[in-house]
Amino acid sequence: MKQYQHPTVDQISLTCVLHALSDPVRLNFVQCLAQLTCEQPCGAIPTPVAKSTMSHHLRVLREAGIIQIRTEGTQSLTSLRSHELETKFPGVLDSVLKAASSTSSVEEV
Amino acid sequence: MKQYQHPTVDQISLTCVLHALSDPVRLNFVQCLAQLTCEQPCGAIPTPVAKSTMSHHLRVLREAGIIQIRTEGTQSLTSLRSHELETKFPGVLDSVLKAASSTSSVEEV
DNA sequence: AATAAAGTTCGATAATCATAGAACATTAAA
DNA sequence: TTTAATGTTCTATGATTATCGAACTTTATT
Repeated sequence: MKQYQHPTVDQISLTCVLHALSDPVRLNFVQCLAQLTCEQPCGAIPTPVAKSTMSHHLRVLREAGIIQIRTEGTQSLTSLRSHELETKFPGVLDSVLKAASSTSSVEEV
Repeated sequence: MKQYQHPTVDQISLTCVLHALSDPVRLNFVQCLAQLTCEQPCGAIPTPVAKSTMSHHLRVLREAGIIQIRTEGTQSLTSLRSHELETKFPGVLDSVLKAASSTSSVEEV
């Protein structure tokens, strides 16, 4: 469907990552993604916002280096760049996800 | 000089914490604070912005529950709420600070 | 070939935010 | 009692951002 640009590990910036994770809709999406542990079409994760808004959020997450998106048919499959993030910023994504689980249920955004 | 309102541990929100840390000026300030390990007057930490802007940033950090501010004479002494944050969101502040140190020098904001 | 499915992009809008200067408040020092 | 030091608050401004609907693109299905 489309070619996506992803930052290399070198290009990933901490403040961009933190900013991307600081939005409730995006954090919730990332949380869902982490629990599903395999590539997911964007549509598989329920979100409280319009399709175009979600497209924007996914772009922010992708450009921050948090998610990987690839296209397959009409779907775009999304996955977490957990390993790369762990290499670049050890413990950050992990602790944030644990913190997110501890405070909020995934369903309510 | 002034009475400050600080959120209780219960009131601290993950997205607010992440948002507060996602600004380079604020992250840098927090980084300095973490290295100094004792209460610091705001003026002791060099910042690239105007006094009123810094006051705004400190307010954001305080309202997010990241720093504690108390007044002594004309100075307001600032400290990290490391222990409380560690209790509420284990590993988050720590990993973010390590990540910050790994990518940027404290001096350049 | 026509239609459906899944997203993206564009344009618009309302909200939030980082910034700075000016005026102010409080405390300490001369 | 001035004056200096340290911050805060107010007001304004420009930038960024979250949101949505409409139009569009690409691929798959009928």
